[in-house]
Amino acid sequence: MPSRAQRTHRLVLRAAGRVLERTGFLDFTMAAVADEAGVSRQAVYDHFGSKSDLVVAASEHILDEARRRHGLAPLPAGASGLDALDHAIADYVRTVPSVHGVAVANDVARASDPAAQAAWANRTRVRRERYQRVFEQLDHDGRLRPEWTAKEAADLLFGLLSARMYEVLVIEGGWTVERYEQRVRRLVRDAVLDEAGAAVAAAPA
Amino acid sequence: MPSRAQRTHRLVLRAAGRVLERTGFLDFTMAAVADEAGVSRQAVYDHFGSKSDLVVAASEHILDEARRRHGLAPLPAGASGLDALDHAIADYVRTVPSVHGVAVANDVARASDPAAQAAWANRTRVRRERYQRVFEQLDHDGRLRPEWTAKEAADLLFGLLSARMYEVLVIEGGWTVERYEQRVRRLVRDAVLDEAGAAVAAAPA
DNA sequence: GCGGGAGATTGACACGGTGTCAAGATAGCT
DNA sequence: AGCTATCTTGACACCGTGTCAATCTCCCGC
Repeated sequence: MPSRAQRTHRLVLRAAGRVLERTGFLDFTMAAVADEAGVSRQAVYDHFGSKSDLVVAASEHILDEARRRHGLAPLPAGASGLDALDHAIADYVRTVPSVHGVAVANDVARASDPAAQAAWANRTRVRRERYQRVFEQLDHDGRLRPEWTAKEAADLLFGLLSARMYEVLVIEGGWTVERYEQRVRRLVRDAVLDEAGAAVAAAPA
Repeated sequence: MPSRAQRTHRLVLRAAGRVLERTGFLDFTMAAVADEAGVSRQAVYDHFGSKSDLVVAASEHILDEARRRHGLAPLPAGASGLDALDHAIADYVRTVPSVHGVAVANDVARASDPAAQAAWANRTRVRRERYQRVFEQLDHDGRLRPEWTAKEAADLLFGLLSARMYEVLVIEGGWTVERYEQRVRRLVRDAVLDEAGAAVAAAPA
């Protein structure tokens, strides 16, 4: 059973998440969070030293929650590189909508606070490296175009799967998430992969 | 000859630009700008009603300056749709590096202020529409793939030519701007255009 | 069941930034 | 010189962050 401190900690964290989602970074104040949590402002400071610390922690929390909720089946064992690519894209697209607000808030926090910047850099590095491994596998399978390195391909995918891109295409552009997903898949495949199938089909003719 | 008011106006504007570029949105305070301009804080408020107004105005100013400095020749009269596309990409890529800091500051301002949001929406709408017209011309030339509308193509290009993408690929990813430009060109062409050349070449065979 | 200590509350404070105001100094034009 | 637009000065209210100390309350072990 959780101690009192643990309970308060979670209470504040969840409240912070709600405030962050509701008001954006804009009106995310320590007082608002304290209020939402039904706790004193000081208690918030006791558990999270500063506003940026809280934003970072809350973001992490919400991202974890979202990933758990939409929990994609972990990639099956014998999956091909192509499967891994589709899986990575699907995983992202599935969770963006529910975490987009938080991602934007984080972007702002990152621009105005070194600590948030560092935490953010950590999290994104992990994602970039995951993407890179996918393309390394594809390279190993001989499917990566010679003019692309796995890292560059990962950069591209990472950029395509960013909060900003989601905003431009889905929110502002009015694309459905399905179309977004499908086109990112197409785009990346066409750009960085040799079309093994097409090549085989073309050869006999 | 400029009146006193006009002179002060420009003085503040230029100072704001320098502060914005030097310190980012982070330490961009009215006091700092006033200081930099050698003018009283009140004078700043006299000319620009609020901080966000000033950020918006300064950004606009810097963007104009950059565009003038790197002034690309306006698109020749008889240019094809493809020329127009390349021109749009080149124009953006040529100016990003020098205005990226400002763009980021603007993103932050936009997230934390409705007024800045509105001004920003205006400016981007213009760019998106310009891109759309390029693809409409290409569509008219019968070069747009049937599964893409001109607007969707413009959305994609706009996303590819965003501050965030530049950050991911060039700043963080280490791509040269030339590579960035070349690959955006390739990506967009391959994704949304019929390859007229290939089709013509294939038909006789 | 009761003392003690961890943890929460309360209210005060300093600090810095925004935005506003009014009174006075200063410039530039006629 | 005199008049007006413009700029300066210094004060103020307001709000958010972060800190502090005194006080209260829950709950754990004895």
